[in-house]
Amino acid sequence: MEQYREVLMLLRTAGLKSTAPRRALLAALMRAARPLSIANVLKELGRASVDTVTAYRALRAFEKAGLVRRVDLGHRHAHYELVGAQGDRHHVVCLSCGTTEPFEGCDAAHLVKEALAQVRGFRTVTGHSLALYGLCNTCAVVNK
Amino acid sequence: MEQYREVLMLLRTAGLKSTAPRRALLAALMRAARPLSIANVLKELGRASVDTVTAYRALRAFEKAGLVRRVDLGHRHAHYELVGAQGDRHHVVCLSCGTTEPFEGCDAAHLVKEALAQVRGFRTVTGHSLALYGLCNTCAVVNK
DNA sequence: GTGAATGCAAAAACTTTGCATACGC
DNA sequence: GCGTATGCAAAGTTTTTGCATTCAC
Repeated sequence: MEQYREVLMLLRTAGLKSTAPRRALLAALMRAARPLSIANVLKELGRASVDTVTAYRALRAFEKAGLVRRVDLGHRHAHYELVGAQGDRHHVVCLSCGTTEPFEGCDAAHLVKEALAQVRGFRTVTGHSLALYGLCNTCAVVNK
Repeated sequence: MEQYREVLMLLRTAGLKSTAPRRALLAALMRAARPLSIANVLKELGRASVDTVTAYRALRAFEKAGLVRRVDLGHRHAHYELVGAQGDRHHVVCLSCGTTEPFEGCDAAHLVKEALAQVRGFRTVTGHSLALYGLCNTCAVVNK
């Protein structure tokens, strides 16, 4: 149990209770290092089975605490990924097979400035989401 | 019926059959000039009632034909907006009341270039989605 | 001990599928 | 007339809610 301390630390720092399901969920996200759907998180747990409802509630709590980030990949369900040391992280999504790959640097500050100059009803922007869609190299070949 | 000709033209150009439900759906999106959820589209129809299933199928067909665009506003259901003459259009979304306001110009070309330089598994990017989240001026006041 | 987290059951919300009928081209 | 679009019913997914029990602090 090497991850144990790391995961526990994360929860402590975020001011969240450390429970077995939460530790398992966080550990799974940590191992994955890419956005996982709730269903996938549960699948990645292995022996430590966690109720679906608990996963929904825990991930929402994590999100509110800033531990994880909800990313929208254009599928019709949420994906979550750990918020790491890295800055803004976004994804390229394959429209054919769903594969994703992360990239960084979207110049959010500039984007927000630009947007706020155009809209009248907003002055506060606290977050953003971005995804690029295309074909991964494998699917690009298959689809000729 | 002034919109009739305009809507019909859109459908013709897209190579889609012109039917009453489709014309009504398109007209609603046109009047709204902002992203609508399926439920909202149906509500906006007025007397011309359309079955939910038909709306789903029609909007998907419109999307494939490039007439409308699916936008992700972080709610847990899809929103659609008409693809107009304008270029890339994105939205600022209020996290409190859900109000949205559009803005343009996200320098997609630059973004894509940046991303492709970082990922190994992709060479083709065909689209993207972007949303900014914050508090609209009204909610910013209420939330003190 | 106390309040929050969990799990189960059930429901709500959103979306898709199958099939017979109606309608645009 | 042919083939697609529609509407209804039904089912499939994803997410939320209620409540009694368990557990972290």
